[in-house]
Amino acid sequence: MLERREEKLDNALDFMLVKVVNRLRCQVGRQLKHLNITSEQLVVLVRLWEQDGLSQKELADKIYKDQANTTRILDKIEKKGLVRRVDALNDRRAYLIYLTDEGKRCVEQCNPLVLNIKAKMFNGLTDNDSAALRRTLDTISRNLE
Amino acid sequence: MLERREEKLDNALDFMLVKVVNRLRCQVGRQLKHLNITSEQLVVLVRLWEQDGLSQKELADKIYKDQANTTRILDKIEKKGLVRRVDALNDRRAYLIYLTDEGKRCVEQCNPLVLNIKAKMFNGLTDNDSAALRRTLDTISRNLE
DNA sequence: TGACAATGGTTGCTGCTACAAGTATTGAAG
DNA sequence: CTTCAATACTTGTAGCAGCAACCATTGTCA
Repeated sequence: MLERREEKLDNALDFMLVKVVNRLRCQVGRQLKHLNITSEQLVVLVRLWEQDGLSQKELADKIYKDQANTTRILDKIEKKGLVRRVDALNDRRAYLIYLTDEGKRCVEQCNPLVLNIKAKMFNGLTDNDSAALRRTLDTISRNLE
Repeated sequence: MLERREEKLDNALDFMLVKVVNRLRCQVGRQLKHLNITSEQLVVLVRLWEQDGLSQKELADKIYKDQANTTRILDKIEKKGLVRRVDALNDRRAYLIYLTDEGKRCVEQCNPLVLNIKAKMFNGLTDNDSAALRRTLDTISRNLE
């Protein structure tokens, strides 16, 4: 069974979702560029800012990336001095990841920019709209788990 | 001004959006893998299925990708024989892109798989929810334009 | 007509993604 | 204690993303 041709890609909810996220990534990326950091790297920093000393595995789970990608992002932000890998005491396979002072400073510098974009992004939406969006995204997220 | 730490990344609407789209891409990718095509390539095909004979520039605009990426995706699906580049008559710089018969067949094969995922994805949502989501995404999309 | 900006397309670079295969360490089971 | 599966991390490959630089062609304007 085919979709009717008249139901254009533009009106497909899934395509709209992808479009919105692309635009968001793009805007955030541009804002962060002159701070020499990417949105994905910032996600890692913010997670660590919420909670330090996670293993790479735990961190990967919390940012919904696989370990391989987490490794590579950590390589980059470690090289920039934003993050420190510390050997885990009771498991010689694992590292614990800590934000450096510079990493904390970076999060604090990025935060207003990100808040700016969020404000712009949700401009014109009521609290009801946000709540509905949250519920719907939660449902979809679980459906795709 | 910082966000309060208690407002976790997980509850941020923007992060939820990104998470949902990642999962969607992942699921679609897995479904399409054995058809030897990616979700991004399929987007191009579906657009052309809706309307043939676009230039690369027009096509790029319609799928919200830049020309560079469109070029490269076209390279791949042209090599697979799903698409044809035809010299534009009145502009020797431009190509017009056409679906081949195999390209059409590919879209028709992919369609049920995609519909399946969509059904799963939106399972449990009412028509009202979908309408609200559509309106909200539209607003956000325009806000980020 | 001749100069030059704008346009359509391509290529190079860096970063992120999934997936699969690899290493070292841990832990459990015989 | 030895074997072997599971775990934590790394590396390789291929695809897609934005951005900037490039070429050829077109269109404009003096």
